[in-house]
Amino acid sequence: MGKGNHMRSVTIDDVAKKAGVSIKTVSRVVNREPNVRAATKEKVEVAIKELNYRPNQSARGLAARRSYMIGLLYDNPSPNYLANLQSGVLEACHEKGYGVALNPMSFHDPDLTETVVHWVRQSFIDGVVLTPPLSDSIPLLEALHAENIPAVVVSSRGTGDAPAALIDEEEAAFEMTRHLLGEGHKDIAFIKGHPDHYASGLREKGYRRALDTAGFAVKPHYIEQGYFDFNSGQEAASRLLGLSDRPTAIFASNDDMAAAVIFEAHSRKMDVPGDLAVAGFDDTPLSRQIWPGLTTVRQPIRCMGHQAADLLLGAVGAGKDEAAEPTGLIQFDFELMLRGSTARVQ
Amino acid sequence: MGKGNHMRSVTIDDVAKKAGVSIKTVSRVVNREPNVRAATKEKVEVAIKELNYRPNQSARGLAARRSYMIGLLYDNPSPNYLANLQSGVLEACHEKGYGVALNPMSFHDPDLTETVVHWVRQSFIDGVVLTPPLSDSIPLLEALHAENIPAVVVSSRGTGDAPAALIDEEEAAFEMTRHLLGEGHKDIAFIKGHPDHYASGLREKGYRRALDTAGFAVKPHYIEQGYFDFNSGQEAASRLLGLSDRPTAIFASNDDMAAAVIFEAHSRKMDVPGDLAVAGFDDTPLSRQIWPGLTTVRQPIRCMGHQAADLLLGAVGAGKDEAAEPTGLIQFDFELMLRGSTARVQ
DNA sequence: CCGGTCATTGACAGCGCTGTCACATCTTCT
DNA sequence: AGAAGATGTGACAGCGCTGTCAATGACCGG
Repeated sequence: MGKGNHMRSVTIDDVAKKAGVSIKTVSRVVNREPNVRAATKEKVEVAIKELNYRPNQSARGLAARRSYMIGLLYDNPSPNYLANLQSGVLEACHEKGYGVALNPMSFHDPDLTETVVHWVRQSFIDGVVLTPPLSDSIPLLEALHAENIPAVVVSSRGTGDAPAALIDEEEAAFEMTRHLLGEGHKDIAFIKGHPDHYASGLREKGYRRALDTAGFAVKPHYIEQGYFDFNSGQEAASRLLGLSDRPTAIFASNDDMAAAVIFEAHSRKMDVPGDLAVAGFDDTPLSRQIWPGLTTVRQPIRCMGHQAADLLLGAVGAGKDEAAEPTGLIQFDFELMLRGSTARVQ
Repeated sequence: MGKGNHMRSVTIDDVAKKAGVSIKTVSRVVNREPNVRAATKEKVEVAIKELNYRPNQSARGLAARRSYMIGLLYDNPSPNYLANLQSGVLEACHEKGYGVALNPMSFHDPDLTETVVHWVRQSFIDGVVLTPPLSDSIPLLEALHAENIPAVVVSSRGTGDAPAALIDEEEAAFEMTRHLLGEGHKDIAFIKGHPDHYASGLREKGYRRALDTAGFAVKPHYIEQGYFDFNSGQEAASRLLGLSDRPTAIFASNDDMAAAVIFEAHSRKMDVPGDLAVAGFDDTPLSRQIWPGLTTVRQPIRCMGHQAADLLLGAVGAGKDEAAEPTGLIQFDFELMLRGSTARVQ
């Protein structure tokens, strides 16, 4: 077993014969190369359709010395985040006939850079999409750049080293904080995100700026470290809610931690939002599945994944012309999703 | 850009030269073929290590007419479920140097079968892992079998057509229902899973059998249809909680729907578990992130994914000997995770 | 109407690897 | 000791496609 497949599938030769041209011309049409007369192109396309021809990726890869695959590198962000992003990337790649190779890895791998570069070289991956926190590693980005490996990053900072699909994290956090202030909260605590993630700093900055702008002092003991996971969120919440001057609102740097805050509040028999307002970040499905619904910042993760992949494919597929240097940053709009967890209590 | 990569990477010839053997022998070692003297093998392995040689997948694929990739087919199960499964599959494949091609598709695609077969043939995918509900499509399984495409299924029924990694769904549902009964509940409602999923029927069967065994009649109006998603769960819950003889416990066929039940109960100002006990199925992260913690059935999804991939790789990799016909079913143990949502109220 | 230019097409040589098959080298048995 | 396997190894022909480069045809100005 495992062999089977004796039926010789249609090859470029079959198409060439049927269309009455050389295989090279078929190749040109398939690869959208210029300099093919419209009539010829037409003939070839018809033959392709009739034969239901699809080029053999292995052969293409071997001859062209590329894999027609891009890599998606990640270090276990939340499953929800990843799933969304992944589906966006898949979609974009699917449209252009590219494949996606997943590669989970550890941000703290001491020779992360070497691992990645080696992997890319070996598998002839044509380019990589980096997600936080990998996308925040300057050494990694520089290495990829130096090695001439196309890369795009999602979220994270926009360094010049790679094009990026992102939202204005700071502004989003600013707006969310401002919303909380607008609801009458004066004592707003903040749970920071994982320090490995560049975005964490931006979100904190937005929070601080909003308080500043409103003329409130930022109380240091209202700022707790979190790590983007449920447990760290719960621990941070536990400390904050144990305070004698307990805050009336907590803004957590992502939804998982915000859910943990609600969990912790409930286990202390507190009412949300009555005794405590809670806000999160990301708008993962989780935010709609807990009670009360979680107020959060929506970022169009799926679109960002799609766009990032498109950027990469542009850089890679346009291939021939060095012209196709990826175009800088693409900034997406965020949106405040107001749900029960911050509702004003009548 | 996108070309770069001028550095000729090490090829099988380099290794052959260095080890002083023919490339064919290197090929034999790399592919673990028999009939290579230990000493020769040793020499080759040393050379491989020193040169840090990794075979070019495209060339391998082209020559051997296979892709060294397996496909993971799915139709949007919950992100959590999928993410776990995926990481198990990835892990197994990574260990054996295989790649994974993801392929989301629609169960209701009228020519699902043809789509899949064509995809496999074109991309030279060596075999496929099917997840529910795709794994429940008899026509699909038969077609794959007929086409001689190795396949394994996860969860779902164990037909003879493909080996499977699964748990005893019925028994699990039986146990959970029995637990609820043991807690003193007599009025236990049930929210069915998506009818496309074979497992849905099994879970319902377990629920019914437990009631039977305990000598309780199954009340038809206590059984609601759900579709494994949050919304359908909420609608079902809404109907059940609107009943004049409202149940004291609801067993939902998966965690998403169970979370929806809790959500709905809360929005009706009911207490969980005081006024209503709730149980789910799957033990996704969600079950720990909502308040109160959700009592649910844990199935080792990640392990199942790993195992399924191993089965498949066995069927594929052993390749040469027809001997390696995949070995039937592998049944995993489930576990009842008792959390707050069904806690006995003192 | 001719040489020069450019758009269009095809012939051909691999890309790096595996399958086939022939050959070389051991075992084992009579 | 010699024949009949069993075992180990290499030469070689592609796998299906793309890059290179040369050949062809189309079109321009003078």
